Amino acid sequence: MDSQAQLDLLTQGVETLHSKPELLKKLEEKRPLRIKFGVDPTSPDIHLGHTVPLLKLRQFQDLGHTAVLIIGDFTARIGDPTGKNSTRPMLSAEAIRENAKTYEDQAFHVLDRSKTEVVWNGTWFDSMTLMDTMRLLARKTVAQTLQRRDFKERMAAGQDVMMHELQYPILQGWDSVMVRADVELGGSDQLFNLLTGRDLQQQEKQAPQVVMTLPILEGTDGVEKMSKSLGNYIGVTEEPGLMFGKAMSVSDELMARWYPVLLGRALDGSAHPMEAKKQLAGELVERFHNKEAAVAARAEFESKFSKKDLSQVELPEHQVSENPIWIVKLLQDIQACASGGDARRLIQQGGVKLNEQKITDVSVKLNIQGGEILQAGKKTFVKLRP
RNA sequence: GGGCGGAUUCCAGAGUGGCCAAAUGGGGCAGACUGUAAAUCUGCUGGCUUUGCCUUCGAUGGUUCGAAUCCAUCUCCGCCCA
Repeated sequence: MDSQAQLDLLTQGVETLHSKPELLKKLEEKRPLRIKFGVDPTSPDIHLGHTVPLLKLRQFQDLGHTAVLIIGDFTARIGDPTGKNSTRPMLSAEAIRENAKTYEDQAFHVLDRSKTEVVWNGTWFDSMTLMDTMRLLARKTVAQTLQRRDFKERMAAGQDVMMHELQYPILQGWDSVMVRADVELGGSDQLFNLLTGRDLQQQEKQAPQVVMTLPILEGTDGVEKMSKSLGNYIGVTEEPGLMFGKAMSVSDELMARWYPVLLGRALDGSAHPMEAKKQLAGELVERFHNKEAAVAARAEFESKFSKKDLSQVELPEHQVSENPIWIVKLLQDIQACASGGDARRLIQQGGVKLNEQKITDVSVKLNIQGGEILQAGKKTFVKLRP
């Protein structure tokens, strides 16, 4: 593919790019470029939001370029202040190692392993002396660092900004020097850190990296950014059925905004919203699992929720702990309800059905023959065994 | 170092001696409806052997017939001044 065509493809869905001419020039060198992407292994599971830059990285790989995945084992111990209104806790070395491993496994759902270099930044940071550190810190002024919006906002709000957090952008920038990055990708909240990398590279007489930021993905609630702690995420290792269902639960508006970011194309306005959403959900399942799983997840979703026909669906089985069993206990046993009160509530609100028959009596004891289907709420279905 | 303010149920945030398992909003769950686990409307949202009982309002101890509310000590947090 010629350079111009590559450029067009690579700049799709990108939020900011510094700069387009520089990227074109690098592409014209006709060599595999080194595309850096850094992650802090602070949270073990990756979700769709993380995959947005990973997908771009994959695009680069498919064009023959090399992904340089930086595992920020050192920087994770500091905690990137980005997007946080408070100081992050520092993590222990073991926790980081575990998280990093999980992260790698999950990232290769998207990345091409054969074209990926994985580098841990402890490799160069762990051995630095205080003197080395001071020299590094001497490269940026306080005023430059304080320009960053997070810092400014936090200080304006009278919140703490710890000294070590201030150094974070330099460390991330130094990674770029160490791996001789041609391009660095990141979420749009990473812009400052990425630009710091350019500065440092120039000081080191390297060609400055091209900086590319990608939009931050909104979570399933359509309000906050996708994050595990907010519970509005879709994890890349989630079961096909769950993944499909979560995608189906987003609002029509959010779906339209997700389309270009996740699928690389605009939503076709003439399509039926539900159909379009099933399409989206199916493609996501296919991406992180496979085609068959996507087809199955869709079929299952349709019979469960559209046709309400459970005969074709494979349901988890549950062996009752006693027989006959009190309905309230059973609901807790299958983890549909957190407590007895919760179970009573669900029953009273008409959310519990046995073989399509609504259960209204809170005190009923069920005699299980085997094969009965218990439905608790909209989403939980279980086949019972005596 | 000095001065002041705060800690309430998942979150935010009312409540300043009994009417408090604790307002309101958010979130979550459920029902109706539907085009879907969208949207909209309604209800529920500490635990239990549930017409009643038990445990909760930073921690501990105290005052009182009775405390989330008053007192003492402690822990943590925020703001202002240096």
